Amino acid sequence: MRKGDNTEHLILKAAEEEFMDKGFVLAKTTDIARRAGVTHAMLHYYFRTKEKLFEQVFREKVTLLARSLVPTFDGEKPFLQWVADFTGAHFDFVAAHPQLPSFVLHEISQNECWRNICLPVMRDALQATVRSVESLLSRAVERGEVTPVRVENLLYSIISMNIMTFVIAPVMKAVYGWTEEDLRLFVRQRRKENIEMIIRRLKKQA
Amino acid sequence: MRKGDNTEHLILKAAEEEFMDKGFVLAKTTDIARRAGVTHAMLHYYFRTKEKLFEQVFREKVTLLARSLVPTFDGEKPFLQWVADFTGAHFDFVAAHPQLPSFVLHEISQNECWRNICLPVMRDALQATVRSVESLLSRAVERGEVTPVRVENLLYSIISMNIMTFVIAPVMKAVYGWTEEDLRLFVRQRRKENIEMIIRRLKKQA
DNA sequence: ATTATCTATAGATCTATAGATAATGC
DNA sequence: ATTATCTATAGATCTATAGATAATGC
Repeated sequence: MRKGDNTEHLILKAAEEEFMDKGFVLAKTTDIARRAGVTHAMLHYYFRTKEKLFEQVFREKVTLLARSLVPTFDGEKPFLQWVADFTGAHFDFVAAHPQLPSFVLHEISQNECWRNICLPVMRDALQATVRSVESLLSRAVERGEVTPVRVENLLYSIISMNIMTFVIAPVMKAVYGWTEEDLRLFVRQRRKENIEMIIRRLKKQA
Repeated sequence: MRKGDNTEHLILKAAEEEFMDKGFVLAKTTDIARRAGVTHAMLHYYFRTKEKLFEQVFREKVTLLARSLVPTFDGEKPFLQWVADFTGAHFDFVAAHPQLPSFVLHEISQNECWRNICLPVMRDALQATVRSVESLLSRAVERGEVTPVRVENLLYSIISMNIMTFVIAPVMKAVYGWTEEDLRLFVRQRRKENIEMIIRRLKKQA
């Protein structure tokens, strides 16, 4: 038969969907096999256990999430402009992966094993980000461009408001019976508002 | 025997702990019975099914969460002062129930039945809040005390930052190996910062 | 007669594997 | 000889209930 590579890949993709949809506990290996269009035994042939299959998917998702915290630096913008761009870029990332943060946060809260996989990756990403933003920020403060603030606090605020937008959005959609268009409008509005909040936090006041 | 009322109450309290700890899916009726110190059959005698038992706990939690969104009005403060107090009060509520928002948000994301229980309650609370804050806000805008902003956006920002503080906190604790004291410091700092962010969003700028 | 409790177990659901079979590459 | 696949089923785990028994109130 020798269609091996293909089957393995099909299972992995199906697992990704199933795990993201339902989380580890509610996801069923039988359903993953069904989604992949292969027999259930194949899943265990290639990945041995549900846990090992999940781990592979989970590591990939954690890496993706961690990377989104690390900013890119292109040229020399004014600090306020850079923060606005970073906040917007992070927002767009979460918009493209709206389930990702809740998925990772929920799995690490329920299972020590997944926590141990996730935390070191997150720590490295966070530390790198804190360090690089810190130097930008302190120079901007020295130049008198912005008001002093702890880097960590600035980052938490950005991340919190962006992530929560996509936790709240489906709730609002259901509560008010929004259409997809209403939802898009809400998201666009929140993007602007989140950036506005961050900029106002940094601007010097009278 | 006739210790009836007591047993029922013991089961309910044990269920509350178990469900809050593990969520509906991972919670086991056998473990709830164990926690309550009664035989497993008792649980089904009093509540019939795991779902019905959960529903009772869940309704209570949803009501609690919904109430926290509705502000109280004491006397006539300046609007900025009122917003700062409301944000602080909401923060303190979430601090006293740190698992509550994630618990409710997660359950409604996984089960339509729980969603249908939760959403109407949330809608009523939210609508009442939006209406009452709206009138305060518009008057403050007219008096020139604050910059214009959509009430909904203001509320989402407050709720988002407060809730996320207690989602992020345990992650930070694990990532950096914080002590309980470190954690308390972080929480205190975030409380101040969240209020600061909201106030700066509202203050007029040069 | 009703309410509360216990023991034992049925029934459902999932994960995982054993064992047979077919295809492939050397 | 090895790799990939299938069918069938063992084994574990949980929810739920049947059926017996004991206590209580009228």
